[in-house]
Amino acid sequence: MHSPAELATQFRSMGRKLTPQRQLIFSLLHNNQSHPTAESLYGVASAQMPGISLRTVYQTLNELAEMGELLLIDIGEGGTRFDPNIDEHHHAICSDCGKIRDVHVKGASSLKPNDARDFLISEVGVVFKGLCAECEARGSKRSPALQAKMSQKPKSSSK
Amino acid sequence: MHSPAELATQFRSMGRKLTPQRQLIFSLLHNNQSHPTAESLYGVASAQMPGISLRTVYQTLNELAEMGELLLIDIGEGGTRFDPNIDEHHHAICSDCGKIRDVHVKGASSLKPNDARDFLISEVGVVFKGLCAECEARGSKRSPALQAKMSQKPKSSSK
DNA sequence: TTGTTAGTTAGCAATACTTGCAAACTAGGG
DNA sequence: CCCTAGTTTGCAAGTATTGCTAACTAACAA
Repeated sequence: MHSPAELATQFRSMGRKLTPQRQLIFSLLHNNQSHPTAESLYGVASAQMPGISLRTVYQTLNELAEMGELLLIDIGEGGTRFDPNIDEHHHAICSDCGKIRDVHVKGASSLKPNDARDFLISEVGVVFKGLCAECEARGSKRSPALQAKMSQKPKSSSK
Repeated sequence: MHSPAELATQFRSMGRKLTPQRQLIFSLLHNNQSHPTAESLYGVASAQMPGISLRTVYQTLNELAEMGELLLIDIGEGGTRFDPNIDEHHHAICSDCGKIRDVHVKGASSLKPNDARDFLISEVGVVFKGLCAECEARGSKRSPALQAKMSQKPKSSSK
């Protein structure tokens, strides 16, 4: 994603206005590696600007996505995640804590389906699922019984 | 996914019952390459068994998924898709018609993140986005103006 | 065949996430 | 300082999915 200043210029040049709400969201996303959901961003935003509405957060995120300044990630659990990193990259998702990490994968862009030669590829995405270092370490300390109990009903945030 | 007969045995051996609803769903999924949503499966199921409830379809799909007989795919548009193909494979998604095709990718399983060496990989997924043969062909016949109009508001099935 | 009962189904309520809408508000230009 | 097009809010509505429970039934034994 571009810097808040650049986004400001870009917004204005499109006939859009630079509101305090948008400025706040730009700054919260800048260099943000947390792949936030709309809701979580709203949480942080509210702390700095009480009264800002969730609707506005969604709106601005969608605008940025339309402008190609954000990528949408759907991991099938909880809501859509927004990724301000628009360079080519892929994701590693921890199945325990749910954290998403941006990763780079050598050779990813040259992957091709063996079958489906007639498919015109415009984009290749690679997703690793597994355990992040923290959860791996923590997991090894857990009793097998506890591990079993915890994996019974993942009962994640929702969806 | 295993054959309806095998699933029947498997269900019974787990203390589960073999109801007509389940049998129907097993048969609808068998050799099904359409990556249906719960809703679409419900549509077909209803035709053959009026009165079957959407709730039951969800329930059975979830049971099969828990048993590892189905994979869940989330493409970020519309609801969760269910994939009865549980062999190692990947997906090509047409951004025009939304169809998902199972594909095989040479070398996919040996992909590694360059960074995040400390991530313990349990699964690698590759997703190609682009145009399927049909849409590509159809697209080339479309006027640029129409193409632009059509891509304005993809307004997919929902979400 | 019939009885028993644990597992299932149907259907509706409830939840989570996201968008539509309209009234009130305001950034940006004159 | 004024205008107006674009914004923000708050709430209602929509979609996808699950919780709950009364009625139902497959499976098994007598």
